[in-house]
Amino acid sequence: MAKIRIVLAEDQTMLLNALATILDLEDNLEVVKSCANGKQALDFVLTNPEQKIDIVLTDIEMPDMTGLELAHELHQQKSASKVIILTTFSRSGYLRRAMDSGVKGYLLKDSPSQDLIDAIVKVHQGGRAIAPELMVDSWMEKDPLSEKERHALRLAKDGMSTEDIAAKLFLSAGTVRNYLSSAANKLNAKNRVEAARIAHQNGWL
Amino acid sequence: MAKIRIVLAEDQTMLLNALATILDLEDNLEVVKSCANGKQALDFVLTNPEQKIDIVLTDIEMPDMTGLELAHELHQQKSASKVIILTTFSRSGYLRRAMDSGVKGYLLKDSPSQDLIDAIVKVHQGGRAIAPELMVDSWMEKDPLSEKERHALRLAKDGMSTEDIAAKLFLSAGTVRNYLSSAANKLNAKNRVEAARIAHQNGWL
DNA sequence: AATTCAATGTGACAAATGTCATTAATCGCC
DNA sequence: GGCGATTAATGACATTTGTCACATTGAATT
Repeated sequence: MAKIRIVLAEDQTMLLNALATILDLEDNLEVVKSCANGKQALDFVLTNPEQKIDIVLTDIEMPDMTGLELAHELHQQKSASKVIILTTFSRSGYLRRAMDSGVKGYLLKDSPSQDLIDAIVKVHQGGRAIAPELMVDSWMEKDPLSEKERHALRLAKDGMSTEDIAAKLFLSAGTVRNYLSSAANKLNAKNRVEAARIAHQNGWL
Repeated sequence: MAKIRIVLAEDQTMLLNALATILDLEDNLEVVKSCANGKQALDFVLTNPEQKIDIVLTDIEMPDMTGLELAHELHQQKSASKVIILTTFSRSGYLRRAMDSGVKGYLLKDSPSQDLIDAIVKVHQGGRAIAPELMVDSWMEKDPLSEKERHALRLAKDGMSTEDIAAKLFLSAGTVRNYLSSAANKLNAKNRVEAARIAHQNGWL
C-alpha cells in the first residue's frame, strides 16, 4: 500500500527535524518535505500537484505565513491535501479559525507523539482529530473585537503610547483611546494592558 | 565503548518523545529517562547515583521546576552530570544564569537536531557548546533591576493596577509607583508596559 | 550615641489614560 | 433624495500613571 505523503511546516528547526525523523520511521508514512514556514509549504503543495500530498502538518505561529493562513489558502484553492494543525496554544480563537478553514486535525504539542501518528492516519482515512482538551472548555464565545480594536490592542500590548498608536494607524489619538476603551469594555478588562492579555490568550490578536 | 547516558527534561510531550527517539537512534547515545519538568529530573539524578547520568538535557521554562533551577541545584550538589540547556529563548539573562550554574551547553530549538547530537558528544568529552547566536549580541549588560522592581514589573505586565500590585506586595501605592518608575528609567522605557516587555525579553523576570 | 544607608512612604504636580456624550462624514440601500 | 449604520473625531471630565523632591523608619556601623 502507498505511504501517506506528508509535508511539514514548523519554524523550530529542532522539532521539525525530530518530527521528520520519527514520522519517517513509521512504515506507512513518508515525509516528502520539511518547511520552516507556511509560505514554503504552500508553494510546494500548489506548484507540485503531481506530488499528491495527502497531509500538511503545520504549526501556527511562524514567520512569513502562519499555519492558519496556510490552511486558509489551501482551502481557498480547493487543494486535496488535508491540514493538521500542531501547536502549543489551546486558544479558542485559533481553533475556530482553523475549523473555518476546513482543517481536519488540531493537536497540541503537549500530547505524546503517538497521538500525532494516530491522528495522521485517522485524518487520511477521512476522519477528524481534535485534541480533547479543546473540545472541553474553549469552544465558547467568539472574538468580539473589531479590526480597529484588534490593531490598536496589538500595538498597545508592547507598551506604545496612545499617540504612537494613533500615528501608526493614521487615526487621531482620541479615536484610538475610544477603540481601546471599548475593547477593554468588551473584554471586561480594567485597562488596555489587561485587555491585550485576554485577547492574546484567546487567540484574537 | 559505553554509551553516553542522558536524562531529558522537557514539558512539551511531543518534543520530549521526538527527542528521545532521535537521540536513541544514535548508537553512542542512550536516553535513560524522560521527564516532564525539572523536579522529576533532579529527583531521578540525585536518588539514582548508580545510574551515572552523563548528560542532563533540559528546557528552561517548565512547570514545577525550571531548567535553570535544575541546573543550579545539580551544581550545588556537586553532581557529576553535565547540564545542557535547550530552549526557544536567546535571552541574555538566561544565558548568564545558566553559566553561573555551571551549565556546559546552551542550544536553541531553532538549530538543527544534528547540532544537539554534536553538542552532547562535545560536552561529554569535557567541552562546551554554546549556540553562536548567543555569543554574538547578548552577552552584554546584566540585570539592572532590584528584587522589588522585578516583582512589581512582573505584576504590571499582566495589566494589574498600581493599587492591586501594592496590595499584593504589601507596599503602599506610592512606593510601587516609585519602583515602576525607576525600573522604566533603568530600562529606558517610556512606561511600565514597555519596561516589562524589555525585562521579559532579556530574561529578567 | 551618632552616623550612615537602604527601604519605604508621602505629597505635589504633570502627563497619559479611561469614559462618555455628541458631532461629522461616508457609504449602502430602499 | 432620505435613512440607518459605520467609522472617525472632539471635548470634557475623572482616574491612573509618571516624576521628583523630600520625609520616616529601622538596621548596621562606627
